[in-house]
Amino acid sequence: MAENQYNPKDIEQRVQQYWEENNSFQANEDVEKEKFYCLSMFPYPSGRLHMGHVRNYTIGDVISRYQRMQGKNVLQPMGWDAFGLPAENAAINNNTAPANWTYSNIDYMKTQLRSLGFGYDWDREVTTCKPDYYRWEQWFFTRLYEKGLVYKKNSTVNWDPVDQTVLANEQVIDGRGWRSGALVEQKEIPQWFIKITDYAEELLTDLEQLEEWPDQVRAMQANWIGRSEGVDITFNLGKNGSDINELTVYTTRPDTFYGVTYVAVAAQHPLAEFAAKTNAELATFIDECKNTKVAEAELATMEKKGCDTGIQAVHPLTGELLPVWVANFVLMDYGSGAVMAVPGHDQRDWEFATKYGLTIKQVIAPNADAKEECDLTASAYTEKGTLINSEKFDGLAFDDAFNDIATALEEKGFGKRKVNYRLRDWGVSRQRYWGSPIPMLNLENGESVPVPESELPVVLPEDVEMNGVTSPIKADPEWAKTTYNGEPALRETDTFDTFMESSWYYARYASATNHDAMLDPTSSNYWLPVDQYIGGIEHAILHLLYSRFFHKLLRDEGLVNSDEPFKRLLCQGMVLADSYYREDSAGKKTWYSPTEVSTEKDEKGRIVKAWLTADGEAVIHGGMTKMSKSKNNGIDPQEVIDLYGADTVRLFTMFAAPPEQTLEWVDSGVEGANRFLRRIWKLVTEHVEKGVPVALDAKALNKNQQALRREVHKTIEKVSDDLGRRQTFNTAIAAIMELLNHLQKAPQEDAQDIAIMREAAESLVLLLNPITPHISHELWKVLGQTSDIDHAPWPEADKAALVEDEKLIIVQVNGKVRAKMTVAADASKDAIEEAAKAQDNVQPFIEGKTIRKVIVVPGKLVNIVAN
RNA sequence: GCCCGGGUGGUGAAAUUGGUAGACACAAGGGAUUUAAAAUCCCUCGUCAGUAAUGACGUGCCGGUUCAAGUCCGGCCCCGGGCACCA
Repeated sequence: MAENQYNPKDIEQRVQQYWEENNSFQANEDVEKEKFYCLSMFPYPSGRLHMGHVRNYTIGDVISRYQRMQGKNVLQPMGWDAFGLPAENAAINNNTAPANWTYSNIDYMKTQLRSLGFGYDWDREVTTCKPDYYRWEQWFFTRLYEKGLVYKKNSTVNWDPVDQTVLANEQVIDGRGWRSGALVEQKEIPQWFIKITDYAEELLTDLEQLEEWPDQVRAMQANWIGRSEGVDITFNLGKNGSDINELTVYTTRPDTFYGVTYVAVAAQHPLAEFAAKTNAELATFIDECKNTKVAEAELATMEKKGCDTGIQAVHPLTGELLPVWVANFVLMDYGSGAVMAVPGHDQRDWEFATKYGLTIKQVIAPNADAKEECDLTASAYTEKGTLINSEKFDGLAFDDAFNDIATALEEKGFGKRKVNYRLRDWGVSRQRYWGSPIPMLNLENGESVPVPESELPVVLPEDVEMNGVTSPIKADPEWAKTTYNGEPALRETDTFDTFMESSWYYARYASATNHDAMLDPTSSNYWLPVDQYIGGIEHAILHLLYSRFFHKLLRDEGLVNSDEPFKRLLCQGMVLADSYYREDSAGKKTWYSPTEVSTEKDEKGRIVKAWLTADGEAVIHGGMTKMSKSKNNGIDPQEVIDLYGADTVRLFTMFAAPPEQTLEWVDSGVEGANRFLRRIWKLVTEHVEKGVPVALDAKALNKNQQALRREVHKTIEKVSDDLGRRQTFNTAIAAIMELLNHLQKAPQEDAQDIAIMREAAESLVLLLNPITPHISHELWKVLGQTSDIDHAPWPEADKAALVEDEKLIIVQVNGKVRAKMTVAADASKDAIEEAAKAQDNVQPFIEGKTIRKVIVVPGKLVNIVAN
């Protein structure tokens, strides 16, 4: 039955068929068995799989198969994050409906996933754009509303004044709408929010529980939540004619309070708008402030500008009058929309004050003795230090100054200590079509109420025409019309942020076929939490934070019984590829796929010349960037699969780089992975031709045979550790390759040689099974095994075979390697030291010198320090 | 700008807890086999010097700690990810 040639196409088709016929990956609750829930982030059905998907899902499949061989009851599901902006764009471009486009993409991508041999339980497939999924999300949102966790408030969006539509940040290019080219404006519209800030403290402290998450991700989340301790301070305003007579600001540096020389408010602040009525210059400035995109990076990097309102605020402790400015870097959506400014001790305030000639006052000195002035003409002094020029608080250090000033403010009724979070509530309203309708009704009296449970789900019509500007459910006046308690009412036409769907899908898999409830607690409690979650590092903050939040919401609703959704997290690095573009006279970039581009490289491998293969004209190399639609630099895995087979693609993807690291996709190397599989095939099939071996007799082996067998068991030990604990799949594969190199050179003369080879071949096939399951499945049968390799027990290293009686020791003189020697494994420190000194190449380096010290690291190294 | 990563041969990388820098591959060069090619097998492969043994140098840059630093500390440069409406 063994063929001589490795024929992946044939094998892979056959093995995949076997899995399907046997429902090999169907997961059922079994309380007798330890469960393992392995989840990869589900894809957005963009059309075809890209390399990032292949990398992500191969990692997940390797871990799943490894855990199954550890005897666990493994659940590995798959689904589709199917709502989103690209479907609307594709629908417009291709003259179809977003639903059509999405469903046909899903069909195609599902075929691709199957052809890669991923072991999913397809019975649990989840598609977020289907009503049987989003209906539960709508239901849950109405539950949150009842609990007071949902509210409506005005919030800023990017507004395209020509198309009269809200734009996503992605749709704003250099401050202009991507279709109309109009200057984008900020606009305030009412939107729905979920109170994630109510859970800020828990989301922060529970990070400590997540011991199997990368520290990097925990740090990013902690910084994002941004807990700080400070004081809310109220400034009274002088008579200004408006009905606003005070401003509240938050500061984490009350110690600098005597250094406040002005107060700044956001451009959209009511006080600013009031002052602008009688101040043309200010009105113009406020207008200008509207022409920025709603993004933090934008705010932080733009030129800091401001304008005086002419209104003054009273310093609560000194009574001094301070000017109130409007500043473009103050956010209306965050905090109170006002900040106090201490230009002497805050760099941004310093720059602003310097620019506009505002007072800069020093109130902090580096230490108590030297009350020397810092040079505040060059920059602000931002360190914590000792107070000066602060009346009775002079001489205090940070902690005391913080406390005493906070207390003084509290006693006078101008301040309140407050724990603040950088985290803002989650705005879930989107003004786009292709998303789950928000299940709220707007009544004629202006009130909003949730859609009654009996009327859920609010179904999104799928058979629509896209005009490219307005959402079809907004364009159709009939769609929104309904009644509530017999009174006319209008449905909310905004849809949910797609992060809503991806925040709980992991839980739905456990109850995917249940049509009576969002989650069945019995199933949830068996499968959850997810034991291993795998996905891109780009999701390290938002998606993971929202999911953690949602899990706590589900817990508080009694639907799950754990605090955190994902026990262990692996963040795979990006897959990068070269990007190429041309720029037209208007500066518009057109991106070309790397597959359409030819390049010339210098001897260092740098691209020196690039041109479009089709027309021979030059293109600009945009560097290695994340594979993305927008840069058109995705590499289609399908071609590689067709050429070499799924096992080769899986092997190469796992071998090319460690999982957390960015992977620069270069086509070379795939051939090598295929060559390795052909060598394995040859080794096993040729070995089998030698017939059934005798039983292995470990005690009868000669030295070389023992050494070879030690390699086999060392490899088992290393691969197990690499796949299980370290998750460094690249080094696991390197170890297997190393073993193959040894085995190919091993003699096949006596019966024990062949017995060792049999043990080695079986081990190799088992070790490779998680990574290359098709060839392993086939070779397992070639080796005469009748069991199903997918459930075969993982090989265990024989401790006795690992014992070495000799060790290689490195000999250094003054930290430089001078010799290598072999000593008995049980040699004493003294014996090792003596042997080291006696080495031929060591003598010349210690001759005539005094030995100051000898460091012996047993089993490893000797360092002789001499001068 | 802020937060988080990364930088090691021609290339992808390895070095797990401070202990041999470059495992395992790719590419390249040389050779065997072949009518020829593919495939396969063998050899060389960080830089410089040397036939070699070996020596000096070498992990983005500058400095430090240590018997010993790719790994730890301080300062810098460059690249990537995220920044709340891309997913």
